[in-house]
Order: sequence, then C-alpha cells, then structure tokens
Amino acid sequence: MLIRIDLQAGEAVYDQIATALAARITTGELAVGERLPTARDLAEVLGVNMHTILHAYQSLRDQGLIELRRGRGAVVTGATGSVQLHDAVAAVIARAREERIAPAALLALIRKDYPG
Amino acid sequence: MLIRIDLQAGEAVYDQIATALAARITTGELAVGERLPTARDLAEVLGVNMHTILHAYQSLRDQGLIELRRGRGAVVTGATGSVQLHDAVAAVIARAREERIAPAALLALIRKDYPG
DNA sequence: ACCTATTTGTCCGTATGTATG
DNA sequence: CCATACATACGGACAAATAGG
Repeated sequence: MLIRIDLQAGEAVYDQIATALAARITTGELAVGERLPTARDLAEVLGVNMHTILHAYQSLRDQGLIELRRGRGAVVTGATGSVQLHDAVAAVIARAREERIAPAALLALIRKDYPG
Repeated sequence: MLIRIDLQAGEAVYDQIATALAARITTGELAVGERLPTARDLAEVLGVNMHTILHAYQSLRDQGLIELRRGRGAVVTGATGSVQLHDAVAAVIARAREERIAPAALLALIRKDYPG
C-alpha cells in the first residue's frame, strides 16, 4: 500500500493514512469499486494498531470517499446518478451555503438519516 | 445531565448520548456558549468509559453543534439546520434511495461540489 | 437452513501527548 | 509552572453484518 508514516510529524497517524488514501482515490489510482486492505492487514503492514486504521477508514467514510461494511471491508465509492439527483444535490448545497452550514455538518446531517 | 442509556437498544451508546445532547441543543435547553460536562465527569455519571463520551462529543463537533478544545472542554456553538434545509436533505435522500445510490456515493457527490 | 470465517463496530482500560487557562 | 481536559494510540474483548460453503 506504500504509505509513509512520520511519527514525528504534527499530523496524527490516522490522518496521515487517511490523507494518503484520499489522494490515491481522487487521482483514480485507487479505482471506484476497488477494495482497500482490511484494517488488520494494513495495520500490520504499517506497524500501527488496527484501531488507527479503522479511524482513518471512518474518516474517509465521513468524507464520502469509501463505503464501509462489516464482513465486506472498505470499498472505494462510485458517484454518478440521474439528473434529478444532481439537481437535488445542488439544491441542498445552495441552501447549506445560504445558511452557512459547514460541509462536514451537512455530510453528517445526511449520514444520520441515510446510514450505511 | 439526565441521559438515559439503554444497553439493550440497537443504537450505540455514544450515539444515544450524542442524540440526547443534540436534542437539548436544538431546543435551546442547552444554550449557545454553555459548557458541557467534562468527558470524565459525564462518563462517571453515566457509568460508561470516557472514550464513549469523547466519541459522542466528537460526533456533535462533526455536526457543528459544539466546539471542542483541549484544556477548555466542550462548548455549545449553535443549532444547525432550518426546516428548509432538512426538507432539502430529505428530498435528496429519498431520491438517492430510489436510485439505489449508496450513502457513501451520495456523500461523495456533495463533497465534490461543496468541499471544505 | 446451518454453520463458519471474515471484517468492521463498539466499548473498555491504560498510557501519553498537547493546547488551554 | 501547573492543573485541566481533549486527542491520539495501543491492546483486548465481544458484538453484528456479510459472504461462502
């Protein structure tokens, strides 16, 4: 998986991992539908605790980059959708902007009513 | 703090706590600027681990309801979301359900057009 | 329909770090 | 400098959902 971790850096380890994976996802290096290593495996490879990987994975899930499911693992999320869906999304974003709702808060709002 | 926890319920304990506090914040029972109990204190009162409270607090932070700072504690920052926003969110979720768009995929859509 | 292995989810406990006041 | 209080990481245990035989 080739992730470099710097324990001396100010950034948290789980965040370093999440950022590194997010970069690979947004560039397409990690393709949609692709499965990430299991938390245990990646933890062993990187020499960190499994919980640290899970923390990173859950951060990516909250950003909408991956989907997490028990027994299945972490899968890179694909987008797409109809024009109507995109319109609805645009409407939500417009209103959130008006009300100065932070992106993270909006995502949390949706995740709450539409959990995995 | 008067939060009832049901260990038998399907909902996670941290989520029960977060939901209970969120309700008190949105109704104004917990006013903006007010300070929540420290994680240790609330943990002791409720008979759960401190990490469980911190998890709940961090969830509230992600929803934009409170602000967390080391050495200072948890302070209520405000209630999020008008009725219109919630309606818009509900509409998006309904459409995503119809089109069988996975939650993570929906989040990715929003995140793309409304980044931090 | 049953059982088993897999894999994330949650909770507990402990330890240490770090910003705040 | 010191006490406070959240932040992160480790480790262990069990639960719950998934997939496959």
